[in-house]
Amino acid sequence: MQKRAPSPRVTTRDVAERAGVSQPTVSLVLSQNPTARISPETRARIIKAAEELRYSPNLVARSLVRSRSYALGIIVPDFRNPFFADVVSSVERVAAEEGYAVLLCEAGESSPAKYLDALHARIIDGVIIDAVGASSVHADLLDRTNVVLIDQLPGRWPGVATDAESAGAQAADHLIAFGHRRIAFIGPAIDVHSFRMRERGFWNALRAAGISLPSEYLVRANATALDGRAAMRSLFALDPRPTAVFCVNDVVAIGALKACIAAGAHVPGDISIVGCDDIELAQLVTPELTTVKVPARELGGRAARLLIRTIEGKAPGKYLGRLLPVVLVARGTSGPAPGDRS
Amino acid sequence: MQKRAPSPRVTTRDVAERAGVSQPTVSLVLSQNPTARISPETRARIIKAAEELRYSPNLVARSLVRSRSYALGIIVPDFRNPFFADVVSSVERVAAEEGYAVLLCEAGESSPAKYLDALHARIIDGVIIDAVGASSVHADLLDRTNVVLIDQLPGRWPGVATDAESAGAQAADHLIAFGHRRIAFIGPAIDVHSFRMRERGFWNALRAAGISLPSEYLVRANATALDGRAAMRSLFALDPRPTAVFCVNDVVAIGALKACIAAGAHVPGDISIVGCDDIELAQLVTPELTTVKVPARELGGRAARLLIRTIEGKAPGKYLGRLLPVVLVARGTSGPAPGDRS
DNA sequence: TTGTAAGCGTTATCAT
DNA sequence: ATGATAACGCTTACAA
Repeated sequence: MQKRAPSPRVTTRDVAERAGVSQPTVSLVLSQNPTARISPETRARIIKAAEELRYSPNLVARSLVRSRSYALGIIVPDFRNPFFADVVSSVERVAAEEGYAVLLCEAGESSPAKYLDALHARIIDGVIIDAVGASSVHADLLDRTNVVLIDQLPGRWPGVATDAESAGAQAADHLIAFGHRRIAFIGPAIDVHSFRMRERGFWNALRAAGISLPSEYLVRANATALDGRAAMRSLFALDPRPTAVFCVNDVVAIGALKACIAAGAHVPGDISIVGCDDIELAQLVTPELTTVKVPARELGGRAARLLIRTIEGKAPGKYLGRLLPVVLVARGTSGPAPGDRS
Repeated sequence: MQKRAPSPRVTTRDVAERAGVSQPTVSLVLSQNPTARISPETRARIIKAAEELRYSPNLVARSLVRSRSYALGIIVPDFRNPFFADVVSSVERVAAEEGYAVLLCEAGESSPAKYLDALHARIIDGVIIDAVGASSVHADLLDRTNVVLIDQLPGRWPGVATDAESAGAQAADHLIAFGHRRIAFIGPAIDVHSFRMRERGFWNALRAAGISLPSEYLVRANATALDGRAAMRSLFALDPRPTAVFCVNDVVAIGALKACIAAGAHVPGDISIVGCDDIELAQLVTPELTTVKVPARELGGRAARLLIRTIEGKAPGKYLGRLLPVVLVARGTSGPAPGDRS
């Protein structure tokens, strides 16, 4: 009783018929089940029949019976940001190697709850969540699936993260060492943990050096190049102007750099700029961007491997990796403070 | 007879029990089946029960019975190229709005056949393929699923594409109008249709202007910034040097620009550079990149909508949209040829 | 209007 | 070593 035209799809039943065995036997052979004790002859016959018919297993049917989809979800705020593109790319690579598909979710500024529901409905095996507002995710949504968080507040879920606080501190120390005393920060207001930590590390290092700053030196801007540019413009209106700026990531820093050049300010002569991430682009702008190198691909790769190990029961679910180290890379956008002799 | 611990997953059966109806009735109500003629009271009772139990449908089971996964595949060569990230982003957006998931496949230089098989096994509803080597895809792999090609040779599969030949021609005309006569091209050797067409349009326009060039002015390089930089360095070794370069895309152009600046060459005073795509970055380098604007997001959005319409039987399967127009945006990296008075 | 029954293509638990 | 048989959770005739 089929209402559709007979699908050209070959099933285990077709293979069984051709090989002259029962359907479950075909499954036993073709699903690589190690428990299978099948005589070499029948096994060969089945494999031959499968190849002749160009059999391809229906993963949906397998998923239904196994309650696993062999698929991973990855939720990021914005894949046009090269950093997230790197993370996603490495997740996809690891996943593909291990036989998992990757479902892409671009959550934007909004809550990922909608995506989590959709993934749950697809019996997703696990989800990687990178840099979404932590407060917006409800615990019960996360508890019903395997989750690995990237650059989030360490808590009850396993995660991988970079030493974001150190990133901010290194940026501050670098600028302080160049004699800067009027240092601004450009970063978003949203509650993304790694951004928060970069900011905190930065302020703490300044405070430790006895530097306190007017509140106008803290500029809130979305983590995009366009907003970075606008933020830098607003800093130019200040008196006294900062002599250096730390930007929450490279995209913002490149926007800020552009604003400086457009305004005729000399970088790093008049103003120094430090970014964070070390995206490929950092070395393609002129002058090349001084930034804190964050291992994006390793972050994604580790997250994917941790998640897959968790799914396959090979790792403690609550495992939390140590913070990945970050290191400042001094390039062309940072230099001595104007008038400083150090 | 369950071997696993009882899953906390709520099924239609649970809802049916709580609402005091049969399981199929629940399905009828909850799957929004328009054929359903259910009394308002039972309907309300079922919906209430579903909400109380926090029922979420199992899409895998639905997929099995419907032979549809409500998922799309997208195959791109390189997710880290901002152009493809844009395409993927817009595909994801449209797909999410229409209730489809997106499976990401980063094929690299290699053949997408492996990914096509994997997607087929997942009963994918359709696949979008952007700029993979057309020759490497076998017809029978594509014939068993819905396909929309982006920027590929028009043929038996529906697709959307930009007017790549015009892009090359506009770049050439722009440089010719500035008085350039020694014009180089940097582009990959691989068989990607839109790259080929950009190149062809470029050479044809030069020929039409009576300009012929030494073969060293054609430099083969992968479509990455790093390779663009290396390619430009090799052009510097030539005598006479070209006074202008057309790069197959912006990433290459930005690499080339970097090489010029590093070598102390003045852009556009000594050498003009024209890219193609108009990625966001084009306006963030200094000088800003002259390039041909290609509507990446529209390309992705159209492809996704065309594919979904095809899947849902609302469009002629062989529909081929007209070429999307492209337009050159003159910015800071192009100018009069050295010594030219035009 | 609603319940009954069949089946989607697998995997897994039994027998034999 | 292999074949019946029963799920997995849902959709969809068809019967009542």
